Amino acid sequence: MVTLAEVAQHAGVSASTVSYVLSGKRSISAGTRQRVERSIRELGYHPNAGARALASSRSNIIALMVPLRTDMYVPVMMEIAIAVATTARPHGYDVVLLTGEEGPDAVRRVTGSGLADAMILMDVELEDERLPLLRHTDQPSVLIGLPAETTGLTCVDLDFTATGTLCVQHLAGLGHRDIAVIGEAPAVYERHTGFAERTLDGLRSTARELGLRLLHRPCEGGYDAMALTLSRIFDERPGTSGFVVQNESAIEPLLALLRQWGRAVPEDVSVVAICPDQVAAQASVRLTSVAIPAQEMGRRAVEHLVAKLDGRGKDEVVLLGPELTVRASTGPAPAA
Amino acid sequence: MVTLAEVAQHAGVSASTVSYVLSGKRSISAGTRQRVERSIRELGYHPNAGARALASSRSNIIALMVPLRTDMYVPVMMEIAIAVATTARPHGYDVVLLTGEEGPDAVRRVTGSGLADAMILMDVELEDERLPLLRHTDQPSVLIGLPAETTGLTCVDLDFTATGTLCVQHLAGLGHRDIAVIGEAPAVYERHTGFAERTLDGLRSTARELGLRLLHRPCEGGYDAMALTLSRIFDERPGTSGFVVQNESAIEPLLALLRQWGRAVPEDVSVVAICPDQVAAQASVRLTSVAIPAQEMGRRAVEHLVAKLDGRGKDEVVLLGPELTVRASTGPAPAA
DNA sequence: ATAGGTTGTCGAAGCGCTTCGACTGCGGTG
DNA sequence: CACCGCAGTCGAAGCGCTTCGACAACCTAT
Repeated sequence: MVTLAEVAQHAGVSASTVSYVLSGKRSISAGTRQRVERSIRELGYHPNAGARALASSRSNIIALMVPLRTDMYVPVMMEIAIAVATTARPHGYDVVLLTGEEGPDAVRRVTGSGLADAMILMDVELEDERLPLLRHTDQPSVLIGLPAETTGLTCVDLDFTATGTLCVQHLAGLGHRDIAVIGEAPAVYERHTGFAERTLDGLRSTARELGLRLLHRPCEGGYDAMALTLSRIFDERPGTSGFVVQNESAIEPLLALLRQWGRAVPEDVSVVAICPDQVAAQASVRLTSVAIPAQEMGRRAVEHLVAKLDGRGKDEVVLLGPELTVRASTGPAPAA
Repeated sequence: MVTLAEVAQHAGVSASTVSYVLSGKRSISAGTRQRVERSIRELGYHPNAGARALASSRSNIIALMVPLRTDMYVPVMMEIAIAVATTARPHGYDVVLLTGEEGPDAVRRVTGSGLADAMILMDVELEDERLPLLRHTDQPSVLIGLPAETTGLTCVDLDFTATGTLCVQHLAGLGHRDIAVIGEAPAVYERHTGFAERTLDGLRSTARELGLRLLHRPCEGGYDAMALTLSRIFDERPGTSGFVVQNESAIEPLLALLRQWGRAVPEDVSVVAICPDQVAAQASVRLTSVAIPAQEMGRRAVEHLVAKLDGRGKDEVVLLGPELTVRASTGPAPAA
């Protein structure tokens, strides 16, 4: 293993000079810089992460807390995680993956041990138990998601309330009066996961405003659960002609079941999905959808964090405006 | 930030004693141990990761290289990543996420900087350019996947060759003579990704053995790509009655299209999927499938790595035996 | 009683890096 | 022409931990 000292010797300078070449924190003459850089290359030198962290009390690592639960929307998580990792690298940061398993203890461990310089939290609940800890530490953090109380926090999220509104407006504009919402699994609501509840708020308040009837049904993914849910919906509201789906693993089952019920999409019923564009575009019917901009969220979270670490950047709530793309799954409501 | 020295002072012992309480590398009297542990708790002490890494030249971090590409099977990746992270924690390791972006440089960086003690590589190609580096370092590593040449490497993977065999045997046993394979995206084969090629080997050799006709068609996921692929298959081999699918995003489109073609599953055609059990069970038809044991693979990879890090454990190739679960998507071939 | 082994604890020497203060020349200024 | 300031470099002091050798206290076997 090559050390700073070896590079220094090879280049005929002192260790501190090499360090300053690397960090750029003091000016170095062009000649010396080149000599040092050449030695670094020739020896294949990589600074030792531990030593660097110890001396500078900066680990150059960002912690990413992903939910452990698998009742959640996995592809979105993965996309965010990858976006976080790829955005962090060019800024000089690596990413450690913490699963939700440890809960608040993970936050304590990270801040206490200096394992990471900053944290990104996903799967935020409205009253998340990790938040008080976050507020009482000087480690920068960004939430992907929106809790009930955001003072002193930085959050990045899709504006799910507006998303709900947008879905209802679109269906209302097409003349649908009876709308069913296929939601996430019940457990997601029981935990008071921010995005699920806020979507619902948006859906409900807009439906009320526009005088539509709205039926919300949480749904575990999968064909059987969806079959049961759908038959109950048609039992209760046979006239339902608009659907909003916010559970990826319910989408294809829903489409299959609607066919089975003899309801053509979009002639008889319209379906709006809340999911990544790729999923919407690849479904067996091209779905009108509001996109979940996973990459964008991951990227933004990192950029805010880096800004904070550099001393720029303040606490802020960034809500990305939802965009509804009309595809082939929505159309005018059938005449009553 | 609480330090070892502060804990030592609080407990009235020397720093080294506290260190030995933490590591258990020397015997400590019960009384002293308790006093120290109490101080640790009261002060909320967490050892500083950087200092520990520097002094011990052990970072207690495992690097996980995930593929950047999104043409791959994302849920499986995520499941593996989560399994890796949750298995690593109880062994005292954290996980850093490296995206494939950096390629072989990431390996150099990790080994050179002591960022991690060991690596897990995913998305292994048959002639992966990272392998030579891995062989020339003393850092333990485990591949999730199987390259062409495995000497000096430890690999964990599903036995995809046997998986292919199993799929064909199952269909052959039901009397199917004409089989179509819906494969991964063409890019996956162009990269010579291990699992894809080995599955194909298993499928082909078994088909030859049993005298079946086999048509392999790579397929980008999604409805349109699948539609095109399927119509070509029926053009070329109208009598095709057995399908093997190894591309999650082609599954639902395939099922939808088969309905559209008027081919009932499983009465007219049988479909075997290679995918996680959860996906197979939740599809619009309960799919007969060979499971991809993502969690198991992640867990095993970590356990091998930890064994190596503890000085136990040798290079070894672990191939998990495939298991085919019969569900509702396969049945006897229709009379010709 | 004495040599020899255990057990429990301490002090000190690093691990490889960053960073601060100090020093040396230099060119520009009054 | 003496002086100041600055660019460029160096030496040394840590950062917080692990680990080695030393040592005191005790126990056992002779």
